[in-house]
Amino acid sequence: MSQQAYLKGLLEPIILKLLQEHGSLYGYEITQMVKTLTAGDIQITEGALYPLLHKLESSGLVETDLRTMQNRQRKYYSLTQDGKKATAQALDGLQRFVQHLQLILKPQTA
Amino acid sequence: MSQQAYLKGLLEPIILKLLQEHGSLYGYEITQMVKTLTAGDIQITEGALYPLLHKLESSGLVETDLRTMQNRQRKYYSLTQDGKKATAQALDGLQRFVQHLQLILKPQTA
DNA sequence: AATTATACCTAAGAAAATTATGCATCTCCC
DNA sequence: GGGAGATGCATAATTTTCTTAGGTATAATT
Repeated sequence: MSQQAYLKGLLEPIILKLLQEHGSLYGYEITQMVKTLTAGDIQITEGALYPLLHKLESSGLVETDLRTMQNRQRKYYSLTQDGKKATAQALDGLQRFVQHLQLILKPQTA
Repeated sequence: MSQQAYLKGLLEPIILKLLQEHGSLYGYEITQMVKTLTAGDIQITEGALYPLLHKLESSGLVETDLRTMQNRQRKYYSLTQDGKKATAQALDGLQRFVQHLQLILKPQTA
């Protein structure tokens, strides 16, 4: 079982968290950021990332603005007001989930 | 986003861990154990559990024996030798993954 | 006697990823 | 000047994995 398998379902809160933390990011930047943070262990594929970003945009949680830097077009994503609320909730839920997970993964007495 | 969504991909290592910890368990017992451990927050549905147990059995990671207790038939699952090795590896990987996840979820300087 | 809990199972569908592409620009190196 | 690799976006077919919704049967509770 690869590390990747565990990522299922967690991509969305991870992206929201990164946007919360950094203000605005573009897609490719997100993939590189996660890769760097996890020493290459976790890799967000573009085939998963872009459709998810589009979904978040169409549901109003993020908004985009296009910027051109040295002839490179980048689409920057940032949280909307709705997105900020949703992110806070999602991260609360995820933290609870991780605590439960740790509980299961620790040696048990029960 | 429900807590359940985060479970994707994690069911298998969780089951392996519980079997490692408890020796042998039957299906229904696993669902109740997780429910209790997480105060009802995480719920393993039978539609996900049984097919997964069957997959683990057919791939040789677990083996079963049927026992009848007060007219109740239970199918107990336990790790094979292969299963024990696979479990150790899976849990190593999962621990690494969770650490990476925590890294992403904590406030960042970079 | 009916409901809930225990205990197993499968099938259709949905969700969310992987894998495999495609396009375009820029930088580095030979 | 030409190729390789990085940057940057995107979509489509397929696969994996789960949810939802059923089905069967026995035991305990009300």
